[in-house]
Amino acid sequence: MTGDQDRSLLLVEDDAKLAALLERLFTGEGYTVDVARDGQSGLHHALTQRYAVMVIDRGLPAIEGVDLVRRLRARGVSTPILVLTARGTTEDRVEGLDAGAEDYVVKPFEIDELLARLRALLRRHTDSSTRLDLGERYLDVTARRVLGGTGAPIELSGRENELLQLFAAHPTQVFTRDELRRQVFQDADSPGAVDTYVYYLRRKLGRDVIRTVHGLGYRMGSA
Amino acid sequence: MTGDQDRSLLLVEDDAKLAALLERLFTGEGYTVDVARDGQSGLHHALTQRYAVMVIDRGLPAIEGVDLVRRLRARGVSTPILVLTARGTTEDRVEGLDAGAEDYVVKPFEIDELLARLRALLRRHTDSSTRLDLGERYLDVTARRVLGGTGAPIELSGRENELLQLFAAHPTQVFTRDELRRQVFQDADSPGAVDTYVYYLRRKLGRDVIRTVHGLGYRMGSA
DNA sequence: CGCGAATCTCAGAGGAACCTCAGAGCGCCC
DNA sequence: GGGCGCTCTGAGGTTCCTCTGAGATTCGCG
Repeated sequence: MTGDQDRSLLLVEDDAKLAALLERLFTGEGYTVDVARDGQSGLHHALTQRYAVMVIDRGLPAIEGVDLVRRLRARGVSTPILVLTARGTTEDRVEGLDAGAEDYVVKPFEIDELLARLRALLRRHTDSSTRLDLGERYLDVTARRVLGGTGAPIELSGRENELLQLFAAHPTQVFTRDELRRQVFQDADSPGAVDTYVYYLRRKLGRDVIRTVHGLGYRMGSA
Repeated sequence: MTGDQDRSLLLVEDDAKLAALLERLFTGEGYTVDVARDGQSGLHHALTQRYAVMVIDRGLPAIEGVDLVRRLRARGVSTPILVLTARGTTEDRVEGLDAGAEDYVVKPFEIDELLARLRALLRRHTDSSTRLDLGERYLDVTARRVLGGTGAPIELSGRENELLQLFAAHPTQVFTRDELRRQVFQDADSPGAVDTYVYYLRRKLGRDVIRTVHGLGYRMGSA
């Protein structure tokens, strides 16, 4: 039902030997791997490509690993990040997590654990994958269109895409108009816009994609 | 979102000393803490209350920690879970993560790291829902619907939801019409409304959800 | 069993919430 | 600079929720 999951991975690692080892390891597990050799290049990749998950080494030339995480988060990149480090002190871990990394693995690490943590990251972070489940169909977030099912692909506008993305990423949650306005419509006062875009999505995708919870707001149609 | 973030926390820990220590620690950080002493009680709390995050010890009597995680996930509970363990082997970690836990901390742990991991969990997991036990099914208060059992989800209106919420939160108590009117129906004089909404709930959920205590009022059907 | 009181059932009025959609304003691309 | 698509507004029509009230049914007690 969910189409295949996106398995693209960005590895930022300066040590050539370790990079090669990890790349082979990840590829063997079915990931599509891009390797960056320093923070600068990692930043560039992360900002221009879309990845399901990133693995970043702390000890990088040019830009330090934790600093890279912070910069990415500051730019709005929400892709889950796993940080590798040789240092295992508590302050290091705290710093990494508070910078916005999702998880932390200390070198030398067990390969199985690293892979398990990656699986865990991917499983709970569907919202940054490029494909979101819509039941019969799915939303391709980067291409801004809805595919699958029987009919032809359906193109979405920017707003429509953002709105549907939010719903699809949280299929059981009820969103109030206020929440939607703040998350999707940056302008604080556009009272009717939410309703209008729900209407647009329904017109394009069918009445049931989004359900009204009278007096509260909206939520995803499936589930 | 509406105001402050939810900071409710469920701690499942059998060691009394450690439980007390952690409770004080979490409370000091601004969390509202419920403590369960074994897996059974933890399961019950987790299914009937809403928490922003859960901290579960692996070595529990009755139900093992990882097993508890698995059961919760199987029942659709998506609250983020952090597992504590004395064992630090790789297989243990892999097992915990694959069971559906979000994170893993090995005892003895640094307090700062534990708190940082909790912050990280909370930051990336904003949505969870309030659940009340109805026996076979449960009421999702925030989504205003009844789920579980065999059939399809049943949507409730605002009033229906409020009324059922009151009953479900106090399964043994008998409510008079007056009490119900005061708690659920803002207008002090809407004499027949209570009866009507009891009727609506029965029509949607089955005759037995709410029982009549002739001459007194109503109470929950189960228990 | 019979009667009054309590409860159940349900159609419908009133009002709030919501849906629909034409069109104005804006930016972008040719 | 003109056309096109996207975004948001606002007004009118529609749906849904809430509560009322009246007739049917059940309960409890003598």
